[in-house]
Amino acid sequence: MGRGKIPIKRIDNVTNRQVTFSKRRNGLMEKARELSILCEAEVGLIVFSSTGRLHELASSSMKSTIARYNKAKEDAVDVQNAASEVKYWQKEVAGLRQELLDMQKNYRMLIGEELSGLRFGDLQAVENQLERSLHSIRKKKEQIYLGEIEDLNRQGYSVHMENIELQKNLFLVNRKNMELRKKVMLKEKYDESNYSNKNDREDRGYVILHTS
Amino acid sequence: MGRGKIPIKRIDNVTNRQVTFSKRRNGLMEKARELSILCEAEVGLIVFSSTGRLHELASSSMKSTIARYNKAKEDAVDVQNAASEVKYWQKEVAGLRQELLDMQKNYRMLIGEELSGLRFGDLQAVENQLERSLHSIRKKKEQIYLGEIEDLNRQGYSVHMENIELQKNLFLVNRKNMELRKKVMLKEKYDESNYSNKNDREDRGYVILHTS
DNA sequence: AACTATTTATAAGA
DNA sequence: TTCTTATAAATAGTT
Repeated sequence: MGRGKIPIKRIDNVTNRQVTFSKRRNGLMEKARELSILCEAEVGLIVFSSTGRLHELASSSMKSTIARYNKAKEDAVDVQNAASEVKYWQKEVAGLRQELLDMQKNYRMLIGEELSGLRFGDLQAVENQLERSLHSIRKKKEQIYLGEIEDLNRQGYSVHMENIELQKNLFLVNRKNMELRKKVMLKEKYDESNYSNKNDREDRGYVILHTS
Repeated sequence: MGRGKIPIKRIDNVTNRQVTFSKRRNGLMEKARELSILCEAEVGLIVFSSTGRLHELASSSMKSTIARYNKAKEDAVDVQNAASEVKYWQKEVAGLRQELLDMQKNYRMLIGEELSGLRFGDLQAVENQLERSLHSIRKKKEQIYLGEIEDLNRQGYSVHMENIELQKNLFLVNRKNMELRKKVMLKEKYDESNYSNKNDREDRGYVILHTS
């Protein structure tokens, strides 16, 4: 129910998962509350989020509901004695150990260890998985790279603008320079024609501009 | 939701109440199951009907969920408190659960899920791992990206050098400018003292340089 | 946090 | 009961 249907499997996107958790947890608790009221049921609901936060709802009190639950279970199967409890936890440990071993085996396969004993098809599957993995990692990395390039472009632009400004100044100063030289020449001419004064004639060189 | 809306209060009609209980209990349990799967939550749900029948749902096991609940509540005073052996195994289970979660996280990272939150260095490490595993020729695109960044850096450098060259020229032209102005002034002084010639006096402004 | 287009749950009827 | 169906409610994707 929503804009689209989603399959009932772990939501990969973390943000999405958290938002959905929040929404559905509220919905679930509301439903539990309604059930207890509408039908006079005793309801106890415990939810641990994937981040480990506890949320609970109890129509009466969680403690008494759990007590009633334990009693009901006790009546059903006499399982609560110490020995069987230890057995229970031992079984739990054994199960988890097995799960962990399987997981480790998968992991090693994926990082290229323990490939012996695999058939061609299995190897192909592992290879495909690795390729998919690389794809998503590259995409992520590409995003970071693109950001970096954008930064450099921005920097380059500001140096370019400074450059243009300098060229402008250079042009202005150069023009001033020309005007002054003209003035100097005119005066020299005037001086020459009137007094044949031959002083200060050397310093008329001008700078050749490098503007690329 | 239904043919009509009903107020959230005890349903008086017994038959009706039982039917509704049955329907809504199923719905609630389904929702609880979905939440646990979609959001990787640990869910425990206990429901006693008004006739005293027990219904339960637990994503892992009710016992461990209640244990976790008690621990979270720090209500460690319980039946669970009995033997230290039980405690030992519980600790073992908690440790293994954590190990399994870490392993799963690593695994997901390696298969390209849950990359958000990783820094560049982490991604590089994962990618290197994948590359070693796969021996693939993936470097091409990366090199193109790196080349692009290097190009930009090089371009930035050459523009920078050009900038320096322009500043140098500017300095030279400016110096020439000063010298010429000095010369003009000297001549004017000379002219003044000899002829009181007041012409061409206006154009003595100079350019203020912007060199940032 | 709101908004809505859809999907889902369910109240009443068969 | 269980199935059907009209309607209410929940919620996925979007802003």
